[in-house]
Amino acid sequence: MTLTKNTFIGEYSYALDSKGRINIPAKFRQSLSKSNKSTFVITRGMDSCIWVYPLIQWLEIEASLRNLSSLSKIHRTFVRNTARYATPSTYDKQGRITLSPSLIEYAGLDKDVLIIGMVNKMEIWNPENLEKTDNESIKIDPAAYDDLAEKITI
Amino acid sequence: MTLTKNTFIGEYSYALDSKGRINIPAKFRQSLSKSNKSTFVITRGMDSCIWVYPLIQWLEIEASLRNLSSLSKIHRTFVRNTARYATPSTYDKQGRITLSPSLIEYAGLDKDVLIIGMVNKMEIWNPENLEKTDNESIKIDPAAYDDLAEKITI
DNA sequence: TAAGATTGTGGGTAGTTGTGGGTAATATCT
DNA sequence: AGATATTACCCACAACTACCCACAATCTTA
Repeated sequence: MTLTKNTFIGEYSYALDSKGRINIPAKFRQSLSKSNKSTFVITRGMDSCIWVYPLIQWLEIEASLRNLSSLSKIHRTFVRNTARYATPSTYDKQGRITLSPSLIEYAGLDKDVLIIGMVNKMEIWNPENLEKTDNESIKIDPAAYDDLAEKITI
Repeated sequence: MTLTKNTFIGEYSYALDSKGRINIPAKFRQSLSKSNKSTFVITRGMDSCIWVYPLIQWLEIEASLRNLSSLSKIHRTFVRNTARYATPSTYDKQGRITLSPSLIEYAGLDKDVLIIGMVNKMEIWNPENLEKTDNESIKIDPAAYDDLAEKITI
């Protein structure tokens, strides 16, 4: 059962093969609408992970970037860092995308890999790095977290 | 007799079978509106139990998550922790959902299992864990209870 | 109270999914 | 241009999952 189109939730563990290919969870593929043309845009995430956007989601990001003026240094830097590492990638008949060696290195990926649904995108992690990041995030200001939790009824 | 749509109250005890399937109480199923498409979203609860949301309830959560920007570290962490453990699950012809091994382990489920109506969602418990949690909650600060009393009439 | 319907639990099977590797087409370099 | 490396596409198979049927226990209704 898939919920909203182009929406990803859940955690899946897969193996990166010798060719740098990684499976996209079947449930995620099923949730994709036709207009994505079996294509994702892959880029560096803000933690040590890889972000994978379905094409139409990425197009929205591109549109937002277009609106940022290069007169501002922060904007320039942000646009550069976002656009720089992004690559489109179409998945094969078995539902796998190929990751570039540079991305694999950036995320420190080994054989075992965790894919996490982040609603509008997915994240690819080395499980060890994720655990480290988890532990650090405990130190996040609890007040700010509670503040957020109040806005969202769970 | 079911009262309000998509609302769950009461306690039921069931058996988890060898395939990790668990029955949804018939009364709960009857209370579901058509728009749920026989689907629940299952995730980790905040105590050592499993939370089961009817689809339309989860969609509201998902919509809130979609509005959080990944530029903020707190937001990223919150979305990740919320979305990560959630999986959609459609119940079969007999009214059962399948729980992932990871969730079963998280909630420490054995064969005998307790399902509790929590109004907008249900909880799945190992009866022993529930009893432990019950005993701890007696120690809750009475002042906090008074605080709550202002918000709700019972 | 007896017949019928509903509900909870078990198990079999066909189709799907994840993973490995092979081959042909394309690109790169000398 | 020819040799070599890289990429894209295809096939194969084991493991798993969703779907189906069966049946006993419980509840409902006349």
